Amino acid sequence: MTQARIVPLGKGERTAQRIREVALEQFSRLGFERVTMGGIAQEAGVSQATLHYHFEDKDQLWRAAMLDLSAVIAEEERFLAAAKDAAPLDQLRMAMRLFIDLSWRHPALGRIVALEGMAGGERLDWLNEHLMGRRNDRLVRLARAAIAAGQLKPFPPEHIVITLQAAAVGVINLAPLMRAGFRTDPATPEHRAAHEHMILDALLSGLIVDGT
Amino acid sequence: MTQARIVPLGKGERTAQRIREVALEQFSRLGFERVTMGGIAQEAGVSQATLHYHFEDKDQLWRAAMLDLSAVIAEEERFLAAAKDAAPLDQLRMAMRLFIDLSWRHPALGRIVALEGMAGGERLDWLNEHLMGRRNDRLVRLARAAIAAGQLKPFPPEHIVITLQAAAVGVINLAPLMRAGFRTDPATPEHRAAHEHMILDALLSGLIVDGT
DNA sequence: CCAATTCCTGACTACAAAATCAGGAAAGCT
DNA sequence: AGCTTTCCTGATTTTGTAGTCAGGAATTGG
Repeated sequence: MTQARIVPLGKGERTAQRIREVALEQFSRLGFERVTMGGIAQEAGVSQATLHYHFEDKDQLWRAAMLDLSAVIAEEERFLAAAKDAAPLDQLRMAMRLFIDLSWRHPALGRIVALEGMAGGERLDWLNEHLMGRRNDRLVRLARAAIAAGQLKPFPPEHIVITLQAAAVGVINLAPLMRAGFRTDPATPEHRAAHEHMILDALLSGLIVDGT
Repeated sequence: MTQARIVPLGKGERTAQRIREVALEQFSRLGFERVTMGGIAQEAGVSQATLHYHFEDKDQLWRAAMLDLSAVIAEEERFLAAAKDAAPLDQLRMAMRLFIDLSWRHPALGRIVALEGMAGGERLDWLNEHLMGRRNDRLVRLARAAIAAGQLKPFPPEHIVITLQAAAVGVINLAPLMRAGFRTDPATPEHRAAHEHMILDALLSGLIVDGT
């Protein structure tokens, strides 16, 4: 996922990466304690002891897996930085478009935020510091600026940011529920297109001051 | 919470109820395996063995705690049944208003749906069967009818229902995140009022066909 | 007030999962 | 190829948690 180096990764680094990928998927879907080292090992095709060779303990593995997401966040930040002279509302819309695309490609991000954001505690603090704090602050500033410019309705900017993102990842995070409860798969191309349209055009327009 | 009987509860039933309340809070915030029987016992002020006296095992305690929520759902259903001749869109709006109110009073419901809806598995199936399946189906039918009547924009009705609810409980479920990341408490009266307004008037209006 | 029943507990067992470690296989280097 | 380092594993220990049980306390009904 990260592919920071161009040089072909050594064998060890390749294994560690595979482990991180499996760990990220499981941790984000199930939460820290529902996941077992044995389960990750099996899924990654290595012994359980190998996990402890590459990562000191379960907690370090969790952190390492999360840090793989920071590359994704950084990529998003670069796009936004390039548009930082546009109107706040346009930037916000662009940010949401990027977030939706990102959430389909890396559903682990939204899941982790939901999981740890409900539980609170040390891991949430860690995520805030290392993964999403800066990003969320930036979005809140954008929303606040858009309100000041008279483009967004004057709701608390923190609520706008959280609610928009919660709405955006709803059907993505809850894909198992949709499959089990509605026998419908939200990840088909048509559904994804309708979803992006619904969030960016329909829902978002409800927050925009008329005539903007 | 349920208070099904009026007769003063016996001592045992009172303890069992307190245990269920603690269990519901913890299970919904942390998920099944992050919660320990010892932790529940401590919080409820009883010994761990007492939990096993009242409930066969951890799984049964989980189910019992969830069933306390079914009384809340039933109450919601009664209100909706009384309005079942109104226009579909009005019913949907009313359902969302009820849901928001319910979610502030019983935040465990939204959290549990988020938690188990992401993870999938047996507990999700159980919840679908015993708690929310019928309710979600009803909402989807409402959305479908509102679309057919030309009142709602033609997005997949399942997506509309899930997205609206995800948006509605966003700041409620993620209260720990909002406190840790933004140093703001979403549960103050002003915030709650702004929140209801944002969901019901702003966001929802974005889904409504203009001129309705 | 006494007996019967319900309720609760401390001490224990069983078990699953995390963590450790000595040793051997594979990869990389000269 | 031969040597060195990196990588991985099976077997084992340690730890935390679910679940059991015999016995005692509290409550209830007569």
